[in-house]
This record gives sequence, C-alpha cells and structure tokens, in this order.
Amino acid sequence: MKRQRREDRRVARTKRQLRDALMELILEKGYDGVTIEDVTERADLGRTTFYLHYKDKEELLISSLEAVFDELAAQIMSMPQEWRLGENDHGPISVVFQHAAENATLYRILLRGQGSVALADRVRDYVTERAQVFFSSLVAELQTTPEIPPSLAANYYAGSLMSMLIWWLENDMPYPTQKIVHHFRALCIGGIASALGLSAAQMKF
Amino acid sequence: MKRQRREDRRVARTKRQLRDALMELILEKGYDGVTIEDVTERADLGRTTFYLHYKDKEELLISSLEAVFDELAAQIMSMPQEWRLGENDHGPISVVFQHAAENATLYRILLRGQGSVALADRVRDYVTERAQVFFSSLVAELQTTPEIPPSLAANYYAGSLMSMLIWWLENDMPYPTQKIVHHFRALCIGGIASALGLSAAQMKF
DNA sequence: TTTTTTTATGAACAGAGTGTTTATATTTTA
DNA sequence: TAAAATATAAACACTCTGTTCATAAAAAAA
Repeated sequence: MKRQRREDRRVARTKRQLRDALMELILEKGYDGVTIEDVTERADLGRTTFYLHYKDKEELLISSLEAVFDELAAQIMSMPQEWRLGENDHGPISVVFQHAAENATLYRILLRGQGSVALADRVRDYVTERAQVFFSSLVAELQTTPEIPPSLAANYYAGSLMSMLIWWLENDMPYPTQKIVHHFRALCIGGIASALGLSAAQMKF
Repeated sequence: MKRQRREDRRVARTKRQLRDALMELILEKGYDGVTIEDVTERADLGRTTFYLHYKDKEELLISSLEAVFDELAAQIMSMPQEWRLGENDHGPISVVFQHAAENATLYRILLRGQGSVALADRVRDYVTERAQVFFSSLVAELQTTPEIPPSLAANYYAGSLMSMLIWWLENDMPYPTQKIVHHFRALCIGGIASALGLSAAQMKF
C-alpha cells in the first residue's frame, strides 16, 4: 500500500490552532457556549477555513480530545507489565485519577458539562470495553464459572469508576489520589470478584 | 396567604398540548433535533404562544418530565412501609427498573441521548440524595463507624444503579426485572455494607 | 347576560449561527 | 520555477431564536 504524503505544514498548523482554541474556549465558556466563529477568531483564522478541515464543532472536539487521551493511554501502556494489572499505587486506576486531577477543569466540564456530546458516555464505553476484555481473560484463565456475564460486570465497573471520578472532581478532590482509589477498590472489588466466581485474592486489578 | 386562582382552562390545555407534543417529537427525533417550531406545530399552536408559558425548550422538558417522574415517585411512596426498604421483588429498586421498562424508549433517549440537558445527571443527583439520607440514618441508627463517608457511598450507589439501568435498556432488557435487580444487588451490596461498617445482614435495601 | 380580563395568534422584525460558493492571494511541494 | 494545495474574505441562503404589536377569541367576573 502507498504511504500517505506527509500533511501540509499549513494544515497541521491550522488544525493545531483550532484544537488549542477550542480547548481554551471550552474552559472559558463551556462547550455549548462556544461557536465556530469564536474558535476561528481565537485561532486567528478565517471562518471558512474551519470547514476545510472539520464537518462541525463535534468533529473538532473529538479530534482535540484524542490528543489528551492519547497521552493518558500512552502513560498506561508504558507501565511495566506487573504494574499494569497490579493494585499498587501506580496501577492504571491511580493513573486515571491522577490524570483527571491534572486536567481537573477540563474533566469537570467535559464529564459533567451540559450537552457536551455526551462525552462521559464515550469514555465510559471505552473503559467498559477494556474491562470486559480483562474480565473475560481472567475468567478464561482461571476457569471460573461467573454468575454474571463479564459484559455486565464490566459495565458495572466502568459506571462505578466514572461515577466516583466525577464525584471526586466535583467535590474538589477531598482525598489524595491514593485514598480515593483505595475507597473505590474497597467498594467494588468484592462484588465483582464474586460475580465472576473469583476469590477476592484472585482479583488482581 | 391568598390561594392562587385556578389556572385558566386555555393555559392548562396549551401546556398539556406542548408537553405531549414535545414527548412525541423526542421519541421521533431525539431532544436535540426538536425545534420550538416543531413543538408548536405538532401541538397546533402559534409559535408565539410557546413563549407565553416557557422560557425555552429546556424549561418545557423539565416540566414535561415532572409528570413522568411524579408517577414513579407516587408509586414508591404509596408502597407499604415494610416494602419500601425491603429487598423483596416489590422494593423500590424493582419499581425503578419496572418503570424504566415500561417507558423504555423514553428512558433510552433521555438517559443516553446526546445532549438532552444532561438529564441522567439530574436523575443521578436525585437518587444520590435519597440514598445518602437512607445511608446516614442507617449509620446513625446502628451506631456503626463507616470507613467511607455516606455521601461517597451514596454517590457510588447511584452511579452504579444508573449505569446498570442504562446497560439493561440499551441491551434490550436481556433479563427480567427481578433478575437484573438481583444482579445489581449482588454486585454492590457487599461493598457498601462494609464501607458503612455494617454486616451484610444489616443491609436491608 | 354583559362587561372585563386574560389568552392565543399571526405577521413582522432583528439577530445569531450555520454551511456553501466563488474569486483571489499565498504558501508548499515537486 | 511551475504546479498544486491551502487560506481567505465577501457574499449568500438558510434555520432557529426571541420579541413586539395589534387583533381576535375565549374565559372569568360582574
């Protein structure tokens, strides 16, 4: 297959400017309050230019967020294998909470902010998918007989995680990352373990 | 204080028409796709009339939903006291799932539908509040020392419930009400009980 | 019933935002 | 340097919003 020619400098620059402008404006006025003209003006570009690259505001948002979440994903993927499923303070859950803390304003608006393209749903779907793969492989590996299908357990897990994350952010992070993660695990581990037919000791995540 | 004069017949009729029209249209096009003109046209009213009663689309939505949720609240409140906190098949959780099943299309759109005024958040806040009152009174009554503040536990509970409710609806209700409620309880009861310092047997809800 | 008040209505208007087209200037790439 | 791709402004048609105003109709009050 033919390799795609490198993106025109101007295109890369324009896209970056639009993304940066959108993120700035979201923090200032919330997603719904931002118009395309706001974005192009802040980015110092003609309004027509916007339509050369994106269909609408939502497409730009998705594109903008990829950058943020790519960073998070990279962080998790670069962890040592034994940490990645471990329950220590550097595990993936901690990393998620830590990332949220570092981008608190943005997370707050995007996860809760009115409208905002139901972004929380997208994130939850992603977490659900990852959890389901993990739970399924755990069940297969340990040959247990789950009382509840892994897909439901994964959904429950993701929903609980998101919910607690939002609570933590909206209450101005009243606990340190380490502690909120501990609380989260305390609340959900047992139920999920027994749902999947695992002993609590087998529940390494 | 003076009693408010009864609402003009026309006003009552107009409001009802607008509410009905909105609900119909939401089911057809989703909340975001509905314009005020759509609503007034369906309701067979002048567009100006809308502004005589509501500030904007959202205000009408809220008003419309009150009817739906009043029905649910009334159902729960009219239960015998011993059922209201009980874990039998007629408990409040079952009623919620049952109500969702009966209004599945509406729930699906409102809880998940893009934008839609972040209605899921409103509902979750309501559930959280109720749960918190209940958990707090439970802790006070049984004199336990919770490891996790009831407000956090309540948030976790509400988030988990909403999450599972949405899953159930989006997967076309693959289990009967009774079974999904059982699964929900299996997943979350243990964690919450120990978080509040209760034995599982003390966890009557 | 008659009078008075309230409500519904359509037309008209101003304004904000969207998305497209076109001709032109500028920058990159080849 | 030539060819191709991109950015731009202006103009335009369109949709939706929210308000005003004069008038007609309906309901409430007398």
